[in-house]
Amino acid sequence: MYSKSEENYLKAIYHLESIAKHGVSTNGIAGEMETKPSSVTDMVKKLADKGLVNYVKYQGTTLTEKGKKTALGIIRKHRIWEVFLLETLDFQWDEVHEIAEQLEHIKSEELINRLDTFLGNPQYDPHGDPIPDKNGNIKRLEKKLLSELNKKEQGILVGVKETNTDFLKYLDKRRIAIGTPIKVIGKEFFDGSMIIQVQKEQFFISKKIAENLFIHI
Amino acid sequence: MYSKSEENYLKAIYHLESIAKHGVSTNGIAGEMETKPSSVTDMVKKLADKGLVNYVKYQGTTLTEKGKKTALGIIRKHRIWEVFLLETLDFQWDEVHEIAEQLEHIKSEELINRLDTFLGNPQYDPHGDPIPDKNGNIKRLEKKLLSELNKKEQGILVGVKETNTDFLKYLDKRRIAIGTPIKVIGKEFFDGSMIIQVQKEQFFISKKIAENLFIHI
DNA sequence: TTTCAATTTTAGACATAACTAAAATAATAA
DNA sequence: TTATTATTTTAGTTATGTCTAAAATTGAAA
Repeated sequence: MYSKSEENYLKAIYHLESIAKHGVSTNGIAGEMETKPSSVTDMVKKLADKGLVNYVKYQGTTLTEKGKKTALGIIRKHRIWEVFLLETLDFQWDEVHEIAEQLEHIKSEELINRLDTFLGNPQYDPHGDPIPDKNGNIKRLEKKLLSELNKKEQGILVGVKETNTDFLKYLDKRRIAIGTPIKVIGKEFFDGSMIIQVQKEQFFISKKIAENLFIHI
Repeated sequence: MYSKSEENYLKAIYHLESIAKHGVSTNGIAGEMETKPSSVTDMVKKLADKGLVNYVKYQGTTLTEKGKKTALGIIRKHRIWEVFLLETLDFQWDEVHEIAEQLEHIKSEELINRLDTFLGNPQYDPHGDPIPDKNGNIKRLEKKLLSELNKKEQGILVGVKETNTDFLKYLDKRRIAIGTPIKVIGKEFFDGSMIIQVQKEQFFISKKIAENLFIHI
């Protein structure tokens, strides 16, 4: 088994790799982990010894297959716990991340699989990110910001970017929640504002709102 | 906040104090923690610096009020998580302890309180031990082994001692579960066997069975 | 009351995972 | 191509929590 610290490094490297496809820099990892580059060098060597990353001095780091699978396992745990906190314990969107950061390091395959079953095998977490399955398979992410859609396009809400309380209350008021279908009725190119249809109602939303909603097409 | 290790020491000291009422020995803690006495001395000094225990060289250790409250907080978490694993995720009795050992160290008051609410504020864990409340108040434990009861006495099952699979299957077959009322109809002093009543049925059980069932009177 | 055994503490060492400061390497500009 | 800057690595230190071996203290038996 890997330490909490090792797991967090793997997660950070996975995250960086998914943004820029090539090997990730020591500085980059240090930024992501909020630590110093020298600490990263030490850790990355250790991960290389364990066969989790490919590391060549001054050349950057990439995950091996084993490292990738391990990272996806942790991400799976994180996202399933987030769903649990939100759906079962009624936490607010902005409270779940910190707790899930701790819960993702609990060692038990059985626990996470049972939790997954209990939650009905959710496919996406509250931020609209796909949840990897037991074998580390993860859905290609086809989510877009609502603001990127054009007139007549539609999809379902899979997540939010901003988790500010006022924003979440606004969504509640408008009856917009994860899973809600949303259709773009009209779009104003001058200011990016839109008319959208939610359930049977149509209403106006600003660009700012549209930029904070993730849609799955 | 306290480290996982500090929390485990507090739990161990609490446990030892509840068995023998006076101060606990360094060797005793070492036994409970499966570590060496020298490690215990180091840690106990640290806990004393933090005001969690009273420690006098060569004289043993006792929890301060603060230490006791902290220990009860951890025990509360442990027992609530055990209930969750058993009731919500359908784990077997013997699988929950190890996972709860990890979960009890998750830092979030809010999480444990919401979980408690979700579970309906359970008063006892699956072993029949009382769950402390938010303020660290814990019920006096009035549980006895079924084997200690006499003819005509009765109570409800609050826990089991043995968690062997065959034993648990036996209980299932007999429709005996946590919360089940049990009444002693007859008791044979020669071998300690009993006739008990469960729901509407009466049947024979051996001393060995009776010694593994905790009853709350 | 002295002696011996058990308990407990101290001293010194080790692993993990972090840090600072300095050295080495790579990338960029002149 | 050389000089300068940015990045990365190394070397040495620190804190936590453990360990072993040796010293100190306590308690029990002779």
